[in-house]
Amino acid sequence: MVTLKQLAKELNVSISTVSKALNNSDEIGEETVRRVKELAELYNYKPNKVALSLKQNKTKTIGVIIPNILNRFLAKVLFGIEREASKHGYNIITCISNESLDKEKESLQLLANGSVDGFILSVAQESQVNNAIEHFKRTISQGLPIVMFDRVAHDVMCDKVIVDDFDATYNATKSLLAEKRKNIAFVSNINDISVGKLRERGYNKAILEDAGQEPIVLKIKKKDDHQKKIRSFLKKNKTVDAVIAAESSSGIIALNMAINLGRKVPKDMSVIAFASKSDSNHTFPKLTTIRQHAKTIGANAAELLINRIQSGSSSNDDNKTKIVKTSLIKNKSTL
Amino acid sequence: MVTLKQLAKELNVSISTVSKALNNSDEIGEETVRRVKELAELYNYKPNKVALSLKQNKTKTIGVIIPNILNRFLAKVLFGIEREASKHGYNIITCISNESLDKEKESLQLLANGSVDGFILSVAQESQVNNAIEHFKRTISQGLPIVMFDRVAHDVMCDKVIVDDFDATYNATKSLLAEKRKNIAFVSNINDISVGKLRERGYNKAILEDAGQEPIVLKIKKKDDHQKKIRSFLKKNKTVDAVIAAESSSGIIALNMAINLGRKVPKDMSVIAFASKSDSNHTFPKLTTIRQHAKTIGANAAELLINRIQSGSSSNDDNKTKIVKTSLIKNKSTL
DNA sequence: GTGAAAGCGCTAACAA
DNA sequence: TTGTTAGCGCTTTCAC
Repeated sequence: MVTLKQLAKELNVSISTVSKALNNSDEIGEETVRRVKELAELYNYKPNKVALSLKQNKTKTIGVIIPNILNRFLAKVLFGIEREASKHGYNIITCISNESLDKEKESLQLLANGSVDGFILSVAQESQVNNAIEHFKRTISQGLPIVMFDRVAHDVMCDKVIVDDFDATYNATKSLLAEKRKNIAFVSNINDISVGKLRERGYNKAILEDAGQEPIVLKIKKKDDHQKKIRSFLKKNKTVDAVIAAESSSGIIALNMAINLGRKVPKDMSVIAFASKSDSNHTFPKLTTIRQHAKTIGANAAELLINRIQSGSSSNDDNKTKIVKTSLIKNKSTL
Repeated sequence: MVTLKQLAKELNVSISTVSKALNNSDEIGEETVRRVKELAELYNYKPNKVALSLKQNKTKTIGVIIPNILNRFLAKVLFGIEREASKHGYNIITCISNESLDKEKESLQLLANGSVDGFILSVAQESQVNNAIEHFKRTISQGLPIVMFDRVAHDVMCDKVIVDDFDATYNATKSLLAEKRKNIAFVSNINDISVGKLRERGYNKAILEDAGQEPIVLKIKKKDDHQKKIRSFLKKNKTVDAVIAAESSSGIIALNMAINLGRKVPKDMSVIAFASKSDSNHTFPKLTTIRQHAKTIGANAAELLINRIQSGSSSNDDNKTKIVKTSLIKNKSTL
């Protein structure tokens, strides 16, 4: 890489002259500016990012810590973050916590040494289960702002971007009730994380309070055989005429399994799931989905963080929580 | 963030003493080392990464440029890269080219200013279509090593990690021929990228040369309605008794659509697709898949790059190409 | 055993 | 208009 020093030497001027010329300072004579720029162009000079970061004490880099890159929703949020960040001239360093508290802590520690200007993260499952929040607080008190999305730690004071999980399942359930469904089941693979709980509560409210029915809930554990669990559930509960799934897998499997068991979708049974557009294109009939607008969530998180970085306050009293509303997209798996 | 300077001041010693003490230099007295370490611990001192990078002229950071984070295969490779990199103390900066040549160029340019020590990338579709490789060559000649995976540019001299695409479809087709399938179709959504072409050739070889049959090929374009295309294809070609899909979407849709059209899978029709484990769990019957071992690909790419970074040669004559063999995982969508 | 000084590449206040 | 200097945080050589 060419440096200012080399350019200066070749041009027989001082380093600062070169620097100023390249930064269009009006201190420098027109002719000099031209000569400098020409040579810089020729050598494809690019200011060294590391030196700039050191000098200016900011890196224009965001640390992103996500629990699982194979989760489509999280991958999509990452996409949204990357796009928004890159629009503002920020790079992102991605760490994957793998739902582990230790890895989350470690990533936070490792990047809180001047590598990044702030963090965007979704809390790892293990951290949520253990209610571990000290590492977040420590990072913030070190002067590095955090923006949390989706799975957030409520007791940490920072900006947040969340989804209206409760309302989403509440409304979806209401919509199934309006179809005259009598036995609406709730199926979930994410019982122990915050959003999973909220989704169940939304369903419960509609079923218990609004319809006065008994909830029918199937909770699947990570180690269970997903297909078998749902198959036996559907076989046992023959009267179930609608399924709301807390994540895409449960919804897709429920739909396909119902068809395999000879039920007609949506005639005999409706299915709604938190899922993406491509998921709904992968089933037949196309899955009715609750869309979370993952890219928007990512973009919002990036925007909040960049604002906070540029305002220079890693935390204060006016922490914003942005709610990105879900949309219920009716396809062919509901009436 | 605490700096050496602050520690030095507080301890009434010089900066270099503190530095040496923390780096366990045997120049420094035991007692001093103890005192220094204690205070560093207390203040949670971490050496500033940016200053280190500047000093040592290496960042311990890898630039990863992937065409599409929503592609499960690519996301999984990213996962593999991250894990391997982090094992070696490297961070990754992720850029998403979105299949665009310009974004790919830009990301390369933007990070080739000292931000990273090297690149891992999969070539964007647009770059492949236009056979654009100059930007890669320029980066390498700047001293930054590149490792390409999956979609590689053969004319660029660098390390590569690829899949045995040709053999994969060749073997899969042979396996279907062994099932006595008479009309095996090839369905693809990725005709214009290198791996898509290789996959078609493997199929063609088995069909034409080994079985002496006529290829039956359905090529789907990005703008097509995926479901409709496959539906009408299956309706028109009633004799098709097996499908090989070049990517997961086509396979999943073919399977579900066949069932919807009243065919039995695998009795009337077999389906094999390049897809992941979770994809095969989302269909019923479970999809027989060609697994690409994405995580291994990522880990290999990271390993190659880190080796090259540490050997200090951005390119030379002994460029390695590693082939990660696919596996044909037989599930319930084949006989 | 400890410290002073130089230097990584850059910017900016100040001097000329 | 141009150059000198200091300094961002760190390591390392060389003096003491």
